[in-house]
Amino acid sequence: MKKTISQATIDRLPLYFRTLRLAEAEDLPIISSDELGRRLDITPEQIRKDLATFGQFGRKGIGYDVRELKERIGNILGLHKNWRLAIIGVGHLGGALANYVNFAPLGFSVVALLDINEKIIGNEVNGIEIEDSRRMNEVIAAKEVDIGVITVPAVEAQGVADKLIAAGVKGIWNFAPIKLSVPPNIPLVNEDLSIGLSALSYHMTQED
Amino acid sequence: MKKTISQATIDRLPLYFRTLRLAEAEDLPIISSDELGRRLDITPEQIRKDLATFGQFGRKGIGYDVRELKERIGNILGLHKNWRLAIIGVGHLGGALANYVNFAPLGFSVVALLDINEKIIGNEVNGIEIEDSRRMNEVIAAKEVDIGVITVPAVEAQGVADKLIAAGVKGIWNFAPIKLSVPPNIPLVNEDLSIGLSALSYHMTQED
DNA sequence: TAGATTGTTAATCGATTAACAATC
DNA sequence: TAGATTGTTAATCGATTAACAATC
Repeated sequence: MKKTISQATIDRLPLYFRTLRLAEAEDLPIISSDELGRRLDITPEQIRKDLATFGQFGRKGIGYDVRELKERIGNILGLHKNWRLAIIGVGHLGGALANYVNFAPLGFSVVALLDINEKIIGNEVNGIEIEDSRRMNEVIAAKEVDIGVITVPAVEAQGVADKLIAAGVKGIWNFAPIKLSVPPNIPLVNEDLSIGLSALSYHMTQED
Repeated sequence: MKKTISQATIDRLPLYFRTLRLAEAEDLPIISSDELGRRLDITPEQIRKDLATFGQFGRKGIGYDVRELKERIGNILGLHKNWRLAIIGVGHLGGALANYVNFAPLGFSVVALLDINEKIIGNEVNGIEIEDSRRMNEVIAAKEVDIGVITVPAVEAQGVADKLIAAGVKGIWNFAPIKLSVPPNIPLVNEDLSIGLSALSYHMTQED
């Protein structure tokens, strides 16, 4: 009976959330779909349609309570849950993510770093010790990790995914440029940098 | 008269390209839409439809010549052009991108690093000297930069974008979590990490 | 009351999927 | 020839846009 929510809608909710957070910081009490749309280059109709998927949030003739709408979108996205992340593969990208400051306001904390390279095991990054990825099970359990972040080379990514799932993570955020196979009950999001960059190249090529 | 190509199609082309590159490395001479689809979890019909947008690439009853199709998709995407990148903001993320090894096979080279922090100006990252972002115009011109990569904090991103465009870059790859305004002839691609992570949180929340 | 703005239904648009003739 | 597979047209599905009644 639960209606399926489109991925396009889900992908816009974080934008609404962020803009509401900024509006809250400006002490703006109320915002209209018009103003929200103006700040994001999204039509107000689209915003109202997206929100309608989840219920009623505003007041006719008035607009949306900034604080309340932010709160409710945050709850829909599960941002109140304080998810715990482990980063597997502490190379340049993994290290950058371990230091990424934009996770905290969304309720994500990096609690573990794992790598297979013995030369860096024991080092600290942003105050977190790099542990041996051969101790995956133990670390994931002890640190109560919810989400595995894969930043290993593509050839190793599927193996890491399998081990993460066996160790009990509930979701995977994959930066390795490869298609991963995971069970249907484990949400997987791919962050493929080469898509965006190639799309940019495409548009620049057409522009010429 | 030129038909508009959907962004969804453009975003799949890099996946086809990558898979063809791997198939080429396996010395596979011919590939069917079926096999390509199997490797990417995309239906063969979708692949044939995407390719049909750009012309005819295969042979009926046979399949696609791996090398040729790879070449032609690369040309459509503009990956043969050897784009030159400048990274603005050499923090953790900018530094990771300066070291990112997956750019080279796609025809992108990082040729300049710029930062405003005098403490790191003059340092080298991956063999590239960090230069003063106040010398933007000069550096962009001298290094013949095509693409500006924005990895500065959100509040500075619009100013950096404006300066990059004034300096003559032809496209912008933005990692700052903010909506940028750019002229319509400057392609802009946003890489917003919080969208993917929030979407993962959403799906994990529904899974419970 | 008049003006503003939501929530929702209907219309349109676009993308995906299905089907199949063409042909290697 | 029979089997395989593309390229393309038609059907379906889903998302966006438009319109407007409800109401603050």
